[in-house]
Amino acid sequence: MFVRVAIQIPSVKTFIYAVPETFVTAVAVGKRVLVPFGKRRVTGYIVETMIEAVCDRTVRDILDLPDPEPLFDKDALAFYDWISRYYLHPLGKVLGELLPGGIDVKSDRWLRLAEMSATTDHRVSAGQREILEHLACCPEGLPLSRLRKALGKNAIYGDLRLLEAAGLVVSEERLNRPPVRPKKEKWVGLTAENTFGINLTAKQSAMVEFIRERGEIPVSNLHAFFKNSASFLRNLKGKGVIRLYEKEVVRGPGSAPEIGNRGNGITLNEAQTEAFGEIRECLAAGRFSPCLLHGVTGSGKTEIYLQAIAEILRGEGGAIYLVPEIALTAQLRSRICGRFPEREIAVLHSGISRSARYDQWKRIRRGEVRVVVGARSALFAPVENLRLIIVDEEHDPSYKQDDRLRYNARDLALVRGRFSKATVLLGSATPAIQSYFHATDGRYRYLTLPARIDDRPLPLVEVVDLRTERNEQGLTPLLSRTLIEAIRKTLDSGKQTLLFLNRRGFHTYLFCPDCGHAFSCPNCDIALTHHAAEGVLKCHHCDFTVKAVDLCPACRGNRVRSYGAGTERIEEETGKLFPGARITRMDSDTTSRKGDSERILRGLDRMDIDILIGTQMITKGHDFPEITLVGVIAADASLNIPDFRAAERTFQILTQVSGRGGRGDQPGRVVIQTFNPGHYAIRRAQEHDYAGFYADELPLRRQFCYPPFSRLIGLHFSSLKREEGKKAVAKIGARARELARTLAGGKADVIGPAESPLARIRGRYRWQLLLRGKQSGLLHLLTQRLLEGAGHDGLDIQVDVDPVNFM
DNA sequence: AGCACGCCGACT
DNA sequence: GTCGGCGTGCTC
Repeated sequence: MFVRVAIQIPSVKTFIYAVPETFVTAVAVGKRVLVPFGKRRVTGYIVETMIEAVCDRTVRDILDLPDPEPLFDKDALAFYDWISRYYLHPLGKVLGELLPGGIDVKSDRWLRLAEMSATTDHRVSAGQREILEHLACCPEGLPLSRLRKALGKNAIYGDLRLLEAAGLVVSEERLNRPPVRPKKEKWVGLTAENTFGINLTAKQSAMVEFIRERGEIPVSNLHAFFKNSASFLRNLKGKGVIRLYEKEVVRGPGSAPEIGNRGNGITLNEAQTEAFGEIRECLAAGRFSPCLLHGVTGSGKTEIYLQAIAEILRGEGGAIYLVPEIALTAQLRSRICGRFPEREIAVLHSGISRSARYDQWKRIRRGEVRVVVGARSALFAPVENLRLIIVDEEHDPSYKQDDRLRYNARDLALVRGRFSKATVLLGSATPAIQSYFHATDGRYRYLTLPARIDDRPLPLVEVVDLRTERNEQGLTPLLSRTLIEAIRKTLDSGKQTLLFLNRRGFHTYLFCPDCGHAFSCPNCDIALTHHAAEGVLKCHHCDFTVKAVDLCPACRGNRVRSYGAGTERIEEETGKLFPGARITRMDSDTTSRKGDSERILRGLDRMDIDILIGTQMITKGHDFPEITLVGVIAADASLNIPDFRAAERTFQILTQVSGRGGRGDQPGRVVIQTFNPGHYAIRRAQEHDYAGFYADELPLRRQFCYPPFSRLIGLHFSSLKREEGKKAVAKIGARARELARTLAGGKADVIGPAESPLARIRGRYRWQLLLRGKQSGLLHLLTQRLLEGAGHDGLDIQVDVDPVNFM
């Protein structure tokens, strides 16, 4: 018997191994195997079992089979394989990325001194002596990696070989323990119905009674009630009254916080009822049914999701509910757990520990939970008989993973839905252009919630033209008179204000008004952000930090000052204008630790905050009825990023942030400051007019042949050497054009290559190139051919299918 | 990804 | 001349 094994290496190859007699009954697709691989031993995943080997070379035996149950089944494998081919990412790496991390066993080379090494009459070099001295300190030996680190970057392989040949050093393979193992807990139970005829002391009897009352319990529960319980248990066990055993503990994500949990009425309004009716139809049909649920902010989409989940829980099968990011999961969990029994729900997101994630995975795999809630990676949870996938805020760019496997969970939800014959519910107030396009061409069922709950009005949006706005010094102010006046009114009426800053491409920087000198990061070629509180300039890509200076290094001028607006600047400015107000900032600086954002949101909920200032993260669907004013400091910021979706992103951000206002019974007010009041993205957002925005945007997409009228594959290049890299990239660009002509016959074209907007990150120069075409298969073929010929000269190439981020 | 093999510059 | 740099190629 033989198995085909996928191994986590950057190669599309799979490897065939022979199965010794002892493992034949246990091998199965989806189990991990320990295999010899070159000189090491590694863990791979079985992707096929076969009777005959279709391989003429020497086939080695598998060494171990650690899993009692497979981690995935054949259907899941088909999905993983689809992902591997679509995103041009090796299957072994896909599995390594998507299966719960940290359960792999790897082997390391360990070194130790040979027993007889006391005889030092060998002539050894200084380098060799250094190795021997290091090893002498550790009789147990050292892993090669640690030895290499301890010695710096010395070339040790040569010296090691000589030392081994001389018999002074022994090298051997040792398996690492997997970093995550099931957590065990000691439990105690009674072995006999009664204790007649067994001599027990009074205290022993008391303990037996205690256990009998509660049934089986964890030993740790006894410590609180009985002193010295360990020795009691030993005695009782000796008398055969109790049994001690180990039970696996399921690590959960911790208790759910109570934030913004004012559940809406459970009765659906007319539009909700109609949409939900269609969803029920889809669920009943048991076919792949993609739906776009388009509902304005505050129209009650979440209630529909919850009722759809309830529908699943009443019957058979499972559901996955995806939300954009952590800040939202906490709030959502409190809402979900208030509705469904906690044991029915598993929560998966990057904020929970690896071990908890591994335990949750097993709970789901065993069928103990049927509903999974989480950020993008939750899509891969091994839910049996998956009938419903919900993608909330489906337009959100955080569904796209931008490193390693560059997948988009929104797109893959549709793929998984097709594999599982499930209903896929994409929900948004501002659908991605692409999703709305598919709803209009009939690929998705279109469900709409046109009005807010209880017909609350949408907030009134005012646009302030910053071009004509001047303060006493004749400069453009951070906060316009209109916005200041609005904040004052809101404070006076005891309501809350949200000030939103689109930080992207818009941050505080230090500059010299005399000569124009600005401070930028020596590694990343981007402006350094001024952190006034710490008195430093910081690079937000490589964390380079330098003290802020008063003198301009270029012209020795002494008027260097801070310019632009960061959340800190706005906090300072707002504090000066409204000295009595309670102001809090919510951005990546104030939410770096776990629980920070929850604490801030709780403060908002309890009315401990009058004004909340924040970046993108405050636009995500939090529901706070006392927020009646939303101020957008600079709407233009996101219009000026080098991205064909800039207008779409701006419209979405403005609409989402406006939707934060007026969720209670008070009407909301929104003030948008901009240098570009005539832009369609801003105007349509002001009018709450999605259809109008779509009608403006779509012709532009068609004209410039961008998605949804084409498909894109991006290639990201980076190199330590600027000139060599540039040349190599140019060569690939030329070859890409050549292939587009010959292979694709002009049905694909090439954009670039060009320097990336962030031209240097962590010391690497960066370029990008886009392949564009109408047929995705052709683009894939072109990309594969292009990479075959790319003999890397220190050039790192990454493939990005359906790219989202162009920075 | 590791790890080994193989071909060019600065030292004994 | 050699030692050791890291470019290229393979692992069932």
